[in-house]
Amino acid sequence: MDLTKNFEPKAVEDRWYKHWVKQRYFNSKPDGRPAFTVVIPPPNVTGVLHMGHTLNETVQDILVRKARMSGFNACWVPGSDHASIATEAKVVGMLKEKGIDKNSLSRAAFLKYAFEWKDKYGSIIYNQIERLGCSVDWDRTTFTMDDHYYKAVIKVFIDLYNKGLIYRGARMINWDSSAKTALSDEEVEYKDLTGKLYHLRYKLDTVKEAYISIATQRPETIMGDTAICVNPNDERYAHLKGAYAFVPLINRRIPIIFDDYVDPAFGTGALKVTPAHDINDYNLGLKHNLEVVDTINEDGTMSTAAQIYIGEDRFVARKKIIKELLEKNFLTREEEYTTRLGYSQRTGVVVEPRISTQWFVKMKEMAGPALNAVVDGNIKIHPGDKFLATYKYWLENVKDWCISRQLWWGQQIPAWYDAEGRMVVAETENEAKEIFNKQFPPTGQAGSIPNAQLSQDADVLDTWFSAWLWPIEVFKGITEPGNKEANYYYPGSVLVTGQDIIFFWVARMVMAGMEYEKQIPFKDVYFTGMVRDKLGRKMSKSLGNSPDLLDLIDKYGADAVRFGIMVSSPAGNDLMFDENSLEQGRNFNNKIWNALKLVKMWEGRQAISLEPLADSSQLTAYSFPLDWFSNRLNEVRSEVDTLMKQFRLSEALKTIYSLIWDDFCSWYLEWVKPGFEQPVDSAVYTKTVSYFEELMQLLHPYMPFVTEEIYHLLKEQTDDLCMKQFATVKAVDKKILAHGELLKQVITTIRDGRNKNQLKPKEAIKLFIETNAIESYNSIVHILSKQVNANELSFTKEAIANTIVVAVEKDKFYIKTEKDLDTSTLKVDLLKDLEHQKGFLSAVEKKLSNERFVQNAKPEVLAIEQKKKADAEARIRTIEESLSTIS
RNA sequence: GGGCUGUUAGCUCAGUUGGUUCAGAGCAUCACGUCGACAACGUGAGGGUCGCUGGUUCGAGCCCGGCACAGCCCACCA
Repeated sequence: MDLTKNFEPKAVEDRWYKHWVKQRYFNSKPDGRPAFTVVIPPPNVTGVLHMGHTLNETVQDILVRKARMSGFNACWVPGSDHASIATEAKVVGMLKEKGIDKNSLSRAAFLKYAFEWKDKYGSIIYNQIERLGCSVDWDRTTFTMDDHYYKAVIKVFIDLYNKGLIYRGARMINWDSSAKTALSDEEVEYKDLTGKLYHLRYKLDTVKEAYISIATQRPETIMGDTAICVNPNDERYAHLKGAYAFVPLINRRIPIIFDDYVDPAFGTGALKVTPAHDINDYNLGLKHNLEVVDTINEDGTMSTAAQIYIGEDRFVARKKIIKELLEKNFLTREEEYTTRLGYSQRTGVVVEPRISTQWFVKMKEMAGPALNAVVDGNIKIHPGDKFLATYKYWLENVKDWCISRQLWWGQQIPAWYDAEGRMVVAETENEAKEIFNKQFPPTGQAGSIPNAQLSQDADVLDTWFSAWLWPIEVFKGITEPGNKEANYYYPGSVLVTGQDIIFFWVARMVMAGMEYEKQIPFKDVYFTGMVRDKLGRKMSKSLGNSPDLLDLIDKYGADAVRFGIMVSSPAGNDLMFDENSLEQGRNFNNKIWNALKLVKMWEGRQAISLEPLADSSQLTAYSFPLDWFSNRLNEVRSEVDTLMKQFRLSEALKTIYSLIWDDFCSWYLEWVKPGFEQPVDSAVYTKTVSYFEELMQLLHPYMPFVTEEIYHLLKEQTDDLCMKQFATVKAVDKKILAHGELLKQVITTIRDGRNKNQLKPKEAIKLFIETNAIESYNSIVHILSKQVNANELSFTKEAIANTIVVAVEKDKFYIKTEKDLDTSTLKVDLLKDLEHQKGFLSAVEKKLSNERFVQNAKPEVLAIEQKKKADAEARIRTIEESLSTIS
């Protein structure tokens, strides 16, 4: 078989993914095995996967594949979120490009366009998930607006309404003037920026030419002022009790009111009160029974109530008003001021506080169980301490959740109104009528058809009001409560998601889970960090620093992408994404590929001998590396299991990487490698192939394609790697492992000695070993001489003159060569080492002569120190002897 | 304003209940090397007072206090 020079991922990826899907390996049905359930955090249906998703999906796939290979019935549910605001904004934009105004369309016509859009672009993310190699059960793909899902959302709304946990009311909410919808508190992102504070003077009605000055950042809202408020203890303003002021430009007469809320030290100590456009003013207004004048329209332009600049955008109006205020001598001062502004998470526009009638969920009652689930440790958060406090704080201080959105794309709120505004909540119009008739019986006029006209609430529900049911309804746990699948798969095993949606989603899923399933939705939550670019900046479209996933996969291969993103992402830490690490992944692929090529070369050259090996010296030569690697493999497998259980996936990957590259390729293969065109012992060959298979299995969850490919190239297989069950980890023999480490150290030390003396690799040496433990070398002399290119190897009891001397622990190695030796560098090294050893020895001696140490330290620590002392003394003797042979 | 986290090699980060020569890994750097797995590579090497400062301890990268710097989250001060 001809193998290509390097691993070529493209064809391999496509072939294996198709095969896995065809074999239905990723499809899950309830059975006798324990379930391992993961629900994907559904990406926005019209979005593309960014690097954050890539990290997320990779982590999930690793966990799912590992579970699938460890006796679990793994079920990973894919899907997407309708993302009401984001998607509607995109569809509106698309229509605009076609010259269609959303307002000119009926609701039904708009939704038709939206679904077309969804059908067209919704598959992009699925394709990316597939290319990445994710082992999701495609038969279970769920969309948050699927029929059953839609019903579930409506059912939950009605249920919570009937329980009194949902209410409708007029409140100050966050308004997105671009999407023209309300937002929840969580959908507002605050940014610090420098603004200006304008000092304006308002004419008073007390004395002629008397003014009161206020400070504001938003002069365009003065037309909505309905009072000026000062602190009752502020003597400067005490004389204004009962006085009135006039709003500049429009001359409305407003009262001066007194309230502790005002900080006399801030600004001028006087506050303009605009109940329609500021949450604090709104509260003041409620308290003091002030009029509310709403001067801004839902699209952010000035309303007729503003009287001036009607129809102009509020920020344009601001500039013009400032100019006019200045001209008319109302603006007395401007100062720089740092402030925080709220922006809409979805559309990026500045959020307006606005009073409007919306639907809310009462959160306090549901927060309790959700809080306990985590505090009691039923749900474990990884990394724990970092997010536990955040989660707790939010739930303890949770505010009601505004769930209505003035959009069409989403689940339409099942509330029905008659012409007089009387309302009922029901699933269908017919049901609504029935309930309505019971609740509001017809007045009794004969023949009147009662309440024929009911119209449904035009608004839809917040996307997260559907997303919070995700772990339940993907198994139809809401629409068909207690069904077999829900019982089997719920609760999920682990939720993998970004820390940025801990409130939006995680906390609310726990609430929904406790409310509807009476148990937690998942046992572990693994928070991935944020993916940043090399310079530490957040990846974003506007910066153009977010690479395209499919481009990366084309360039490096899916396995390399998975490797690159995992190798640098410890749990919960942000990761600096750098294409270098993808290159490292690609190189790793090639390294494994080349190891395969080496092993394949041996396939046809196996020794025919029926005996394990005819030559007994060779038997010992090969039995050591076989034995050693088998133990090393088991050691690492157990380490990896531990690390993965702790969700330390990045470290587990590094451990496997080092096992394959260093222990397997650099040491083991070199140790068992036959000479040029020499046959390989068939026992060695068989073992090597089997180790290779085990390595591929261990790596498979991280790099599924290359491992599956190599697994099949190694030999004819009757199964596929992705379904191969892990054997139990065997106990390891620590002595053999230590012996292996010693051998590595001896080889490295001798090679270093050769290098330092400019010996070329080709130049053979004669090696003399001075040791008290000859027996420990018996099984490794063959390897040793091969690895350091020694054509003679013998033991000695005394120093050999004119040689390079190096030492490992108490053993000394004399390197004899034909070449003239320049011992000066060697001497310098030895002297340096001697000094270090002496310093070390005195430190140990000091420790040992400290009575309190000897008294208090644990016996094993004491023993270690004594051994350190003995070793150091022996080492010093060795160095001194060596020095004497040199000079 | 409140809270949380971090600071270890040039860069990105490990360091598992305080105790082996414990100061590590990968990348980057330097020297040498193309006999049949691999130059996208091999063999070696050099890099750090563990942010600063006190304390606890026989013993601190690890525990405690203070400080400096960086980042994140929360909060209605015009």
